[in-house]
Amino acid sequence: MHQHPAMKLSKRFRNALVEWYSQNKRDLPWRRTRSTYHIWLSEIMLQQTRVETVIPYYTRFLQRFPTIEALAKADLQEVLKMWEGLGYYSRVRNMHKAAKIITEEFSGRFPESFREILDLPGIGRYSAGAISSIALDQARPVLDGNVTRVLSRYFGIETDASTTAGKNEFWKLAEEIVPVENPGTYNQAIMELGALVCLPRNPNCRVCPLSTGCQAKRTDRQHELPVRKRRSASPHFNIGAGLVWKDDKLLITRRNEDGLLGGLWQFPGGKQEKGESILRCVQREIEEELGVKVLVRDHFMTVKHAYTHFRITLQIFNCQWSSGEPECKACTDYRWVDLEEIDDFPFPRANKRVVEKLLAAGG
DNA sequence: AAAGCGGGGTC
DNA sequence: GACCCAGCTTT
Repeated sequence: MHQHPAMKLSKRFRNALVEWYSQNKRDLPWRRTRSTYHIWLSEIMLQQTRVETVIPYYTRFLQRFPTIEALAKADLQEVLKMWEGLGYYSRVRNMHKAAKIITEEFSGRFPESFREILDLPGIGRYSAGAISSIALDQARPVLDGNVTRVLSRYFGIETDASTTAGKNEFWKLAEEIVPVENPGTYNQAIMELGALVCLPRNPNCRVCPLSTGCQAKRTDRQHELPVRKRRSASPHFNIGAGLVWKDDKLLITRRNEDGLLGGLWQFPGGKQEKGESILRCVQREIEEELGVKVLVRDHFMTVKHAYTHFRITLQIFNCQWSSGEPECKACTDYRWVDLEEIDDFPFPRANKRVVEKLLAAGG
């Protein structure tokens, strides 16, 4: 039987990878299951997130929501609490939506058709490919940061991987290489190599099973690949926020469900304007957000925090409620809470630091 | 096609 | 600081 040269090439590529993988793969919780639910969860958590970060979240999440139905029935608030600190919260909002869809439209069984998987909210081309191949043994490719790096180096591809055209080129290549037999093992193998050996900064080519055929290694261009357009510098904002006290109760507000940190809780506040003092900023923002007048007292703490596209310095002040019943003008909900119950609410990382200090001081 | 969306590790 | 990470959705 005649074989196309490219096929032979990719066969050697795959065999070397899979052989290396069988000897070097990490023992990860989601590698001990074929459950579509468990693998789905792991793939969503692993989006733009490191394995070591994910593991404790993964375990806790499954303890609390052992089935898709349990997830579907839970309150979004509690689901967000299990995701607190993991970031990219639309991931779990979408999972929650998808769990409801699966419960209602698929009788609680995770769909097995690629199209139906891809149509679930929060599942794109990568995740659909990963779930289909790993859990369902379907020959679908995956393309993530690891795969892009390995392919660009091995085949010496200089196309900008951050553009749509570049991504399409890599997807096409990934599609051509993914095998019919054990596609899930192959997909995990190439990602594992990217995570453990073919590293962004210091690739460990000495132990790489692909080094003999690697184009980048041959031309000593490992550090130049993959090519990506660099991001512009992120701006900085000063944020003022208040611990608004009324007796022993503290005022917290809930962010809109769409957008940044959607559905999470926070201490009311906002961006400092040009020429405005930080004290005035806190007072103004609280009035604008809730229609509440406060007396701004002493500085409580400062938190510096970096997001993907900007950085903030968050200054927190103790405030005394002065007048006005809160009404949400720039938020979805509000609560007066005491310190015993505050930790039941999901907070973004920067605000969580404030909660931690409050509880440390109170306890 | 580009921008928005977290948080943590690394150099 | 900038870059990267088992990406998806919206505009």
